[in-house]
Amino acid sequence: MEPEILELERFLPYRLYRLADTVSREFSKIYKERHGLTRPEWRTLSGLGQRGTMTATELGEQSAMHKTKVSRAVAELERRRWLTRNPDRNDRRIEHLALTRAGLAAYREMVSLANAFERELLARLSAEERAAIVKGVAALEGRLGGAWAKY
Amino acid sequence: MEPEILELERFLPYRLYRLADTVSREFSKIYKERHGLTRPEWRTLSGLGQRGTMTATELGEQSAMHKTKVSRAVAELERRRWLTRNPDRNDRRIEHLALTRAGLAAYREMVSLANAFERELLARLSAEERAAIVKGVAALEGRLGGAWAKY
DNA sequence: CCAAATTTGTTTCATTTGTAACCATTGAAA
DNA sequence: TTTCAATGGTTACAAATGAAACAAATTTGG
Repeated sequence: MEPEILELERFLPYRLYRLADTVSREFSKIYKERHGLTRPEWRTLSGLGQRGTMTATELGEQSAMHKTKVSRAVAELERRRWLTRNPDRNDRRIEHLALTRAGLAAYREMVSLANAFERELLARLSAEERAAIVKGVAALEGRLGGAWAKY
Repeated sequence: MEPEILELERFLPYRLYRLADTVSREFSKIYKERHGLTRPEWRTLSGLGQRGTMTATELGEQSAMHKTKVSRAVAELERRRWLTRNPDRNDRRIEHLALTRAGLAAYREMVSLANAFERELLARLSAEERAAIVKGVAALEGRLGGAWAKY
């Protein structure tokens, strides 16, 4: 028999969203205050720093961003001279994106801030709680995979 | 010693955000297709259905929404005649919001769809995985609480 | 009692977002 | 080949968002 009401505070989609939103806003203060980056710009910086070189489509796949977000973030980082576009030899639709020296410097700085942020976040939890969140998130990711190339 | 790179796919803030975003988008299809609701409108409907009556400020606290979102969602639900505003006897700044019969009907329908959605989401996980996600989310919520009345 | 500060909620404006249309190029089919 | 569909990426437009200014009512502190 169906319950008549729904407790928003116990509804997993809501709880997940609120949690992610809070954590993400907290973290965004760091790259916003330090470098004036938006979230798509941070993800672009992060993706290229990690992988070295990617096309816009690959960036979108890696960081779960809509292609218009990628396009705009890339344009802005290029304007800052934090990345360069290199043509593909065989396919002129494609550009290989890579960080410049300045982009890489910003990336390295952000990496240590990001790691510190995550460490401090997890430090608030007990060992079992840390294990639980990681296991639970991984499990859901596994069952949703594929859903997030779409958008 | 600090790692030089950061793997976005393992970075908890990113993973949480992507997961929540995917789940939320999936769920939003339901209220969007069924009733043409936005997320703030859904949360408003849900909050009032659950609690019966609330002021705009209380709604914002319960559902973690910015006051401008609340204001707009309430205006739209009022336009649909899904809720009514009732003046407060002692404080004329306040209005007590409540669902109309039509609003309540929509709410009841949404409750069963929401419950089904959550059930199906959790059904993809093993019992331990379900326990893990719930425990992990609750733990983080507990350590972040208070952070989300702000915005 | 009165002025200043606070609270509640709305509105304005600039920014961010996403859908859809678009251009250029490439690949596939005839 | 020549066409037609698919792909990579940008742009234009409309909708959603949030910060800040605002009006109205209430509370607080002389």
